[in-house]
Amino acid sequence: MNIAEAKQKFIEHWGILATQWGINRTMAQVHALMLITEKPLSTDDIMAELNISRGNANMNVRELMNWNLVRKTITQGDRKEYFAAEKDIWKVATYIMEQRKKRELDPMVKLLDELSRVEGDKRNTEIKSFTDTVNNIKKFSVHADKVISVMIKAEEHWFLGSFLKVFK
Amino acid sequence: MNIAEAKQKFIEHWGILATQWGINRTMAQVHALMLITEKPLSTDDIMAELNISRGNANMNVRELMNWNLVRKTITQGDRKEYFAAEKDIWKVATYIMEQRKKRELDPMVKLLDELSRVEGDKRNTEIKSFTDTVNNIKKFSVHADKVISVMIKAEEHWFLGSFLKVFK
DNA sequence: CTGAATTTTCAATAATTATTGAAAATTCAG
DNA sequence: CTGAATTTTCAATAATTATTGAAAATTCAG
Repeated sequence: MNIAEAKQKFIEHWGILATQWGINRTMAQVHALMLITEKPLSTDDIMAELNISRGNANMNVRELMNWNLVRKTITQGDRKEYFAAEKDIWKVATYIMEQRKKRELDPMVKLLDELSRVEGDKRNTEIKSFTDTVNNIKKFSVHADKVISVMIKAEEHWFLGSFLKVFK
Repeated sequence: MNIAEAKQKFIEHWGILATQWGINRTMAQVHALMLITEKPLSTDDIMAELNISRGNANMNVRELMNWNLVRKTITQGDRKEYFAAEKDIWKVATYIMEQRKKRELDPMVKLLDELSRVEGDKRNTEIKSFTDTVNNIKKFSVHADKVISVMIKAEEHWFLGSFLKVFK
């Protein structure tokens, strides 16, 4: 396997893996391409490399910027915008956790809060059982939220070093 | 909001959240229904509650069993099969981590292993840069894999207790 | 300012994924 | 065994999600 094939394979499989994580395949491929490309890329570069349309390239680059995974770079003497991915994999992981926490965990806690305020007699078995379940999931979620917040703050130290020792 | 509305809402929103995690919406709804239902349910019960076809109900129940989230229960004097969800939310989280690790993290490490064996002169900047990136991601993944393994073993203790103290 | 270069939007369409429901397979009471 | 009850499969179809590409909007050199 030569370098061109390897890059191709990385991009392709990264996209496949991403779909299992609920991430758009093309967005993951754009990200993969940028991770293994030294110099910043223009929309035209991305279109050419991945064989996708301008609209698609533009949309996914902007979405990657929303996730903080990609930044615009400035180039004087060129009207075109160029983009580069964050290369530090620990930061990448942190940014992804940050966004998913905000987009998924936060709304979940909000939902569970609402549901635990269900009306009715708390001595009723059905209601008791339901609120117990909801409260358990809520407790879990709030805890997970805290753990992730701490991980985000601690950045790359979050699982190097002391983490594993606790469990050994 | 009364109990029926609350249950309805829980099932509906759980399904929506699940799609963001790359999980089939109906599978998540079947799971949600079973989490808030005391007694085991038959395929017919699920069909009626969620307004889905027999094939769909059957497929998703079996998939939930593959994830260890749901078990068959035995009922004498009844030909029908009944199913019940694991109610302990810590176990649920552990089972999900276990499956996702196996289905997603393991293939990823395998891919990265292959890619790091790319042919060519290691003094070539392009090759060097590519293998560096791949190796960084691999190192991260292997580490994540270990952390998750330890968490799975430690079960509910994994984030109660000593975890947070490390970072405080 | 002007207008060419570039980016963004979004309706139409394509691709993918989920669902149905009937036929086939399996199970098990009698 | 038999055959009714039940479960499973899977081709056809529906629903959802992603992509295209041209038109509109924006940017900026001159």
